[in-house]
Formats: sequence, C-alpha cells, structure tokens
Amino acid sequence: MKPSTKNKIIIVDDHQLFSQSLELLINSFKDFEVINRFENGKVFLSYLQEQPDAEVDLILLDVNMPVLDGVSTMKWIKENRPDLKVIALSVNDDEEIIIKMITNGAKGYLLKDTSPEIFKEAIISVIEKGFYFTELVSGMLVKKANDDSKKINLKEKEIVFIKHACTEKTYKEIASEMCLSPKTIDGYRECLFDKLEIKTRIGLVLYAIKHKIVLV
Amino acid sequence: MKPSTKNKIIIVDDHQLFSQSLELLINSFKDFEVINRFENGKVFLSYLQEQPDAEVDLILLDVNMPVLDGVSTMKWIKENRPDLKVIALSVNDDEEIIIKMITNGAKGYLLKDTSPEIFKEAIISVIEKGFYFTELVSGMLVKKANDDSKKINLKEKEIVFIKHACTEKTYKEIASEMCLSPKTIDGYRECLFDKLEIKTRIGLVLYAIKHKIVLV
DNA sequence: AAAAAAAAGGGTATTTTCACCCTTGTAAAC
DNA sequence: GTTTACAAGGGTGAAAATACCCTTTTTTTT
Repeated sequence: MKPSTKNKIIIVDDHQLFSQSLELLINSFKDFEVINRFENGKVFLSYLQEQPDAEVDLILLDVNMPVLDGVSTMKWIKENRPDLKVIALSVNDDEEIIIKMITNGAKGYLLKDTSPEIFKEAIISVIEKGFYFTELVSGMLVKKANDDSKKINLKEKEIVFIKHACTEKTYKEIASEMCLSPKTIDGYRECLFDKLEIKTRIGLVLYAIKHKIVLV
Repeated sequence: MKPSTKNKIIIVDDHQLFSQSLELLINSFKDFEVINRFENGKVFLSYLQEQPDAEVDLILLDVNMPVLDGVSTMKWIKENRPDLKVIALSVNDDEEIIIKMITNGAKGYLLKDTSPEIFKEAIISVIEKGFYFTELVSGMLVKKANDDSKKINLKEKEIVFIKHACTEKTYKEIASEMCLSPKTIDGYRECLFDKLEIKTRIGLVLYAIKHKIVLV
C-alpha cells in the first residue's frame, strides 16, 4: 500500500467521547485523516518534542483542558513551532480566551456547535489559505482594537489592595497588612474610584470579580 | 429487511460536531443505533408531543443548550414522560446542575470526557438496570444530603434586598426603591449578617456572587 | 385562645467610608 | 537644572454602614 496522500490531522481534546467521535467524522471526509489524538496539551507537546519531523497538516486544539490548557499549549507552539497550523475548538465564546488563542497564533477558532459542513470548510480553508475566521471572531478582533485604546492599567500594589478590599477587612486593617499608612490606602482607593469610574467599595468588588482580579 | 432489534437512542445536543460525531460512534456499537438527533430541548419536546408512541430506549441529553436547556427539558420529561430513560451529558461537573438533573429523573450523568468504554457501559447499565452513577455523582448526592441539613433559606424580599446590596446604591436608596423604611432595610441587613455569618456589606456581596444570587 | 415567630419600624451611638484639599521626598523627563 | 510625575502621608468633615437597644402589628403554631 502506497503512503496516504490525505491531509494529516491531530486532535488534542480531553473529552474522549468528542475526540473519538470527531475522528470518525473526519475520517469520513475523503481528503482527511486523523493520525493521532491526545488528551491534553502536555502529552501533545511531549509528542511534538519527540517527533519533531512528524508530518502534520492541521491541529485541532481544544481550549478547555486539564493539565495544560489550550492557551498555554498555543503559547508553546507560537514559541517553538510557529509553522504548525492550529484551529482552536471551544464550547464557549469567551472573548478573552478567543483573543488569547488568536494572538498566540491560532489560525481559526470554531465553536463546537459548528455544523460539520462549516467545520469541513474551515479545515480546508486553514490548510489551503492559512486561516479561517467566522464573523463572531472577526467582530471580537475589531472590538479588542477599540478596547485597547481605553485600557486601564493597574499597578501591582493597587492589585494587592483590591484583593484585600474584596474581603471583610476594614481599610485600617488592610493598611496594617500592607504596612502602609491608612492615608496611603485612602489614596489608592480614591485613585481607583476615579480610574474605574466607581463610587463605592462595592463597585470595586464588582469590578474585581468581573475582571477576574479576585476569584469567587 | 426485518425491523431492527437494536436499542434505539436519541441524542439531544446543540453541539453539532459532537452530536453528529457521537452518532457515528454509537452506530459503531453492535446493539445500538441513533434514530434521531435534536439540537435543543424545544425541538425535542415538540417531537415527543407529536410522536408520543415512538419507540425510544434511551435519550442522551446535553445539559448546556440554548433555547431550552437540559434542566428545563428534564423537568418536562419528569412531568409528562417519566417512563423515558435519560442520561445527562455535560462538560462540567457543576454540583448544582448535577443534583437538579438527577432530582428531575435523569438515570445517569456523564461528563463528556468519559471514555467510549465507560460510555458504552453506562448506556447498557441504564437500559438494563435502569441507572448508572459514577463515584463523582454518588459523592455529590451524599454531600447534598449533608448540606440540606444546614441549609439557609432566604426569603423573597431578602433576595431582592441582596440584589440591590450588590450595587453602588446606599441602603437609603435601596429602601426607597423597595418602598420600605430605611430601618426595615437595616433589619434585613442585620438578620442576613447573622444568618450568613458575615460582618460587612462586602461579605454579603461575596456571598451573593458565590451562590449565584447575582451574576457577574 | 395563648404563645411564638416574623415583619415592619424606631432611637442612638460608634465605626467606617468617602470627598476634598494639602505637604514632602524622590525619581524620571525635558 | 528645572519641571513633571508619583508614591506616601496628613487633616477635616460629611455621609454611610454597623451595632444594639427597643415597640407594634400581623401571622403562624400549638
């Protein structure tokens, strides 16, 4: 039997049901075949390091994985194997994650509720033209460009303060924990209220949670 | 050709890639076949109402769906078709959701990262024995039984108050919005601080967010 | 029908939060 | 070598939040 001329695809996804099922789907396409599946970023990167010359036309990379998630995996690929073509797969359209995957070099971002037809189209597009972006993703890239212009950047001490503010401690207690005068804390607070356009400590807590400065 | 004697399975899942791929996987099992797929609870329930006599051995029901989610769909099934056997499928192990699905009659709860072997085992178990629960799920049922004993139940007005407290409004403003005296609000606050074992409004906000009384 | 619990409101005092204005020392920019 | 920026800190006063005391009315339980 002569070597296959089909496009070689690798799936990296911890959802075994999905991963294995998706392989069946892809293998049912005429010009594509799945040559390998991995259950998280770590084992996939190990494979890449051991077999740097393996022929791979496309990687389907899940975003939400244990051990080494999609973003971290993508970062490694950007650093070490920018030649690889990756389509990110995810169930959610979390803006932050999408942006991270793309700025780290993903050539496409598909939601898992994509139809098999669009899916096939995306695979072909990435292999032939080098990219595939839906309107959803393009829209986010435009939105990001806007957001960037009015970005708020918090200093390290401010972030520490915010974390303390998201507890039941008083400002006085926070000051003593941070080894600063209560008046300095008062200054941090006023500055943040101004920058973040809020008026109360409650607003600060809500901001911190929304922007994942503190986790709940 | 004589009618199939295979077990008839229905998939309800909005993730088309997954849904279609899973069908391929199930059809590759000897004794099972997928007779229908639906992309959300609404279209599935419509089908059930139009074809009440359709033969179905098992339903694979995704939890996270648009239009009509898994929990709502499960509630309808409990009310109207408790004879149907359902395995809930989900990507996350959110305790609250798992409990809801099971108390509404799901016969099993599988994470989507289950291996195809376990998956097959679960399908067989539900069809033959009527249920299949992993240790994860059993553990949660035990934990729930414990939690129930020390459950805090919030009254409707308290919940309204908490939602207001999670904004930058003052108590005085909240009182006027709720058409109550500030003193009454003061009473709500004190009572909640006591019940929830907190000392400040910040604590109340954190509690509300953690328990999904308010969303961020 | 009496007792208990809950829901609404009041008084007073303390602590905390917030706003606004100001000083000093130090490091970076021009 | 000024100017600028900034981090740290101070004073004062008003508003908000919190604690702990209380009464009245209604509803629920027994």
